[in-house]
Amino acid sequence: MLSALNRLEAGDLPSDTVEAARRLLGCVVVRVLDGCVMAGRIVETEAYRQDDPASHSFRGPSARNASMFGPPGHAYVYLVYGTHHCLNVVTEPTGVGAAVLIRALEPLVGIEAMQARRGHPKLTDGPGRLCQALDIDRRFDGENLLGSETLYLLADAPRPAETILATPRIGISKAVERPWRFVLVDSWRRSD
DNA sequence: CAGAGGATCGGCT
DNA sequence: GCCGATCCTCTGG
Repeated sequence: MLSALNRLEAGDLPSDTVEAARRLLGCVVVRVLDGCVMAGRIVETEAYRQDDPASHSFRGPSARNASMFGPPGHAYVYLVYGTHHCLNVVTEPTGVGAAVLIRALEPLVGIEAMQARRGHPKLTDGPGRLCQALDIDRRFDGENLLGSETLYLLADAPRPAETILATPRIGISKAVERPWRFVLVDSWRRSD
């Protein structure tokens, strides 16, 4: 199932973060844990640019968000609400703080392993849930998703614009109106 | 150094 | 729908 797909390469990722958020839809997140493979297709993303009051990078670099200013294709992983981790793919050149939040996956491989980690029917539908399902936490902050053996991305064909729904982002209190959340309509199952 | 507030989730009313 | 959990980071004094 995954054998037809190649690794995502730096050239696949548009330099503009909003375009990158669209491009990542349909691509696959792979997690190798103790020789067990888990994978899911990206069906929901959000763009966070540096000139964006809702972005962690808006006020410049800090200890927490440093990896947002690192090379594109690396991971930015942070803890929210003291309980949940969120996975981002860093975009834009080194020195610019921007990233794409991965909000939901369609489970493809290793579903039983995900179920065992989650203990709840919803496996990868939500940024915190998918991180728990795939065992992703701050250890992966700064990880090179284009070269890692334990957490990496596979490219799939860019999705046509008519298959992508753009909506306001979820759970933010600033720049609420920007339609920078992107969902593959085929997998639109969250009602918001 | 204290305090507030999250890019969420799950259980309960 | 609402609310509590839970802890790290940033802010202001």
